[in-house]
Amino acid sequence: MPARIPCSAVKPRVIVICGPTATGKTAVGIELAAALGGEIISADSMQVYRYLDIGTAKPTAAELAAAPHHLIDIVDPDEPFDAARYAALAREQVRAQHREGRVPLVVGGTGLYIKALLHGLFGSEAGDPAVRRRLAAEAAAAGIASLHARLAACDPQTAARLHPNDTARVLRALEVFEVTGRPISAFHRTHRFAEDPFEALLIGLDVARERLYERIDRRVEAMLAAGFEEEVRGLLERGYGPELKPMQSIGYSHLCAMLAGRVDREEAVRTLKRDTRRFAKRQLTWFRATPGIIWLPPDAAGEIQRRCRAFLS
RNA sequence: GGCGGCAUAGCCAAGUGGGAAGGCAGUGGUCUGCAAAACCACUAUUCCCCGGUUCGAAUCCGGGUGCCGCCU
Repeated sequence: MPARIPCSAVKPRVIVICGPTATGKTAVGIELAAALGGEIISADSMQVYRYLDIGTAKPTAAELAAAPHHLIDIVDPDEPFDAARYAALAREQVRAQHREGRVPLVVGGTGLYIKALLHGLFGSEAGDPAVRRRLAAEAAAAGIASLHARLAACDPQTAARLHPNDTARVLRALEVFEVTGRPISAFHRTHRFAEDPFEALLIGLDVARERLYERIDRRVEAMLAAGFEEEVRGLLERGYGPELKPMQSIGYSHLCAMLAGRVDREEAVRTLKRDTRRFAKRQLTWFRATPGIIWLPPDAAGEIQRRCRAFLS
């Protein structure tokens, strides 16, 4: 007689649909949600913001109606949001769906968010916006080199690992040290992304580079035709300025520059397309390095469903 | 047909006798609380072709080919 595994010991199963931008993740997710009886948990660092719709390629009203979506439109553009908060919310959502017998479908292209959801981040209290602001001001005044030197004194291991120009990470490492009194390398050593609360099937949508770039160019044109510029103007009029994080993202920053008269339309569109292509390339680099991803073409609906069903049974 | 100019990476382009600048585009990578962010690295065994001069030629000379302009 095989021993029965108690329900509480079974890890919730999660299906993740990832890959670079413009590969058709949204459509695949909706299809799967219908086929498998699941709900979509977005893994997109920009679609969490309200009012940023066209430029983030947020699912349309029709798409949102076709399947339940979570973690879209959950914060205002001027609210802070980060990977830790995402992971907490997304885990909650996965567990809720698991309890109710639905299939959690994580769909999105933000690699760090997916990693944080699946494997956690170290120390939930290791951060302080005030310290962060002060360090950023110091870096702006004294130069990042001096802060890198300071890091070398308190955390030589991390200083050696980080390039002196990598302002964001040098600041973060110093912030952690100031707030906790421990070097970030010590946290990394004990954490190591060892959390593993879910059983995950990772499917990456694979589109040939050349075709992907064509799709990106076409999608940018479509966004502009759909009123992207109006959307950005509206955000600015509402008081959401170009200094906000989401307004510095791809597309929003380009159109802000154009509306401010710093670049002409042609240049804005050219760099917007280019920077989207570069973004897709970086996503590809991230996901290529993620172990366990099964790469399938987005139009292989049958094969994708087969894999999911096999995973769930 | 004649005269002149130009041929250097996917594109633009500097270089006029001795290590092939730079920009754009592209490629690979890093990533533990801003990640659509931030950061790093790479990208012409060779300068249109053939021959010559020279210790040495992208650079000078001759011929060829192609493109552009002007003239008849």
